[in-house]
Amino acid sequence: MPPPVITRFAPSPTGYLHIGGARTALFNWLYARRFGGRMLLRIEDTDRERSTEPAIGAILDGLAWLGLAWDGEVVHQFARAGRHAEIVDELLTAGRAYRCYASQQELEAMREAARREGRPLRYDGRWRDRDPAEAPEGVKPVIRLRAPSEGETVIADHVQGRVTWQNKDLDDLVLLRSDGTPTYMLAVVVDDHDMSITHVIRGDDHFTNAARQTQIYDALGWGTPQWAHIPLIHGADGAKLSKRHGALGIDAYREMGYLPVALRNYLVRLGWSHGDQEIFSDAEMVAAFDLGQIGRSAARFDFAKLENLNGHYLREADDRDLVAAIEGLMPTLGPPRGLGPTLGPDLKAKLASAMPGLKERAKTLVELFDAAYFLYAPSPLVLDVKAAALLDEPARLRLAAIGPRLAAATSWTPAGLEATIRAYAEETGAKLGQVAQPLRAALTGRATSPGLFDVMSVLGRAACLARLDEQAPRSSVAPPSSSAA
RNA sequence: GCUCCCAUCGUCUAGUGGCCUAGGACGUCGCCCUCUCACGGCGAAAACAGGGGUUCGAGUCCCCUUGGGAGCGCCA
Repeated sequence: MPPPVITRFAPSPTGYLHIGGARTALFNWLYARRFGGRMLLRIEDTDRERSTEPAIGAILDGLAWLGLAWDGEVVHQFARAGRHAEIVDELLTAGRAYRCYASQQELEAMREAARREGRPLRYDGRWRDRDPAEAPEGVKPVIRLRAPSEGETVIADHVQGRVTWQNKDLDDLVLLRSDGTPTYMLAVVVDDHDMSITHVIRGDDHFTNAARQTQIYDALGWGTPQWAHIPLIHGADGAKLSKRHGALGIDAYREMGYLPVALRNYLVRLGWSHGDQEIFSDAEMVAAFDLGQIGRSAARFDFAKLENLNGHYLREADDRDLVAAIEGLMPTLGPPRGLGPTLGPDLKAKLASAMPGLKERAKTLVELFDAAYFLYAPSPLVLDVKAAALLDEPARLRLAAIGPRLAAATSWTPAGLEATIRAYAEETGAKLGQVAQPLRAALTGRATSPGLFDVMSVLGRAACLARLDEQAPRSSVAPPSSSAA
């Protein structure tokens, strides 16, 4: 029986969780679940200079928000530095590693010369076979792997296939820095081994690393995990996603009003496919996911498609969950709209009852909340341009005529209101649209809104009559002789 | 520069030598539904980067060109 699948997501806490990292996490999560295994989380914080606590927090929060739960305790790589150094000692003793005293300046000069002469930029192995007695005074050495100089290193990758490197093209990488701390290259190998990782699924920017890491595995006499290097995600223009180019933290997607379920669905289809299927529930994803159907070319991030999917899941979502999601966004949503950082009980209730009509039309939670403007608009209601255009004099006169009918309406329900309005339209020979549009404008301040009768029902009689009153015919508030408005 | 990878509609992709006059989805455009906007329905435009092979037959296999990408740190 094969060992249980254990995957890992191993971000470095030098920034937020970006979209590519999120997809890598998703793939690891899916693969582990698909085969009844576990996904571990390891924070690769061996770069003491750049690793930060806030970044770790952002990554954990991002994963939690996305719904990608990891198994077991979070492993902090730097805490294992002792173990890493121990392994390097073994390697040193076995003659599979050596001390290198080359200075930074020497290394830089080496690269410069190579660049000038058009040779590959590699460490030339100058301390590889040199007598340690020649070591310069007072220089702390780094420990390098004594990599094989002949033959080849082959990696069998679930996505990239079988790829071969000539060992002469790979140099002796640093395992331990001069200050005694482990490098990433060493730490990953030791940790993946110690954590019994069976499948390493990561971005293909690590592809060459797989070859170099294989050399470390070989030196240690350990078997390698199985590899799957997934293509990177590019920006909409095809350029690499970077911090100054569209690489947003996952929290930004949350604030733009995307749902985790939509993001998961969008991300799973970026680079992976299952025939013609586009919509996947979590259960379907887990059941269908495998490494074999991951494509080999980079994908571009497309907001239009994400929005479409988000709209789909918005429509499908439970009303209460959506109200809760909006409530969670209020700290950023509220203040710019003249509201507080929370939803008051009254607005919350109105939002809940208007939600069926609202979620049908929105692509993001932000859009949804803006479309709900009529629920929280201050009085007097400000009309936008299109709404104002709808309210010409004939329209205002019509509204004035409808007012009393609404005041007297016996049934303040969508159906009852529709009957009342339709009756008015019929009696006056107007088309429903001629009545409904001005009404919508007066009630919502916009030319578009959820179904008018739902809007009226949620708003309530008093608010509707008040807003209608605000749009009373101009001729009745000002004498015809005065054209001032 | 060196090593490695990639290449089907604008975008995500199906396609594993004949089922392809290349399918789906998003987006775009048109029509229908309709109180607006969405949703939904119907329809349209839209791709095998180029050139050589192999084969009875190539989007699918091989080579070259072109174009993209990744890596080449005492970063991860």
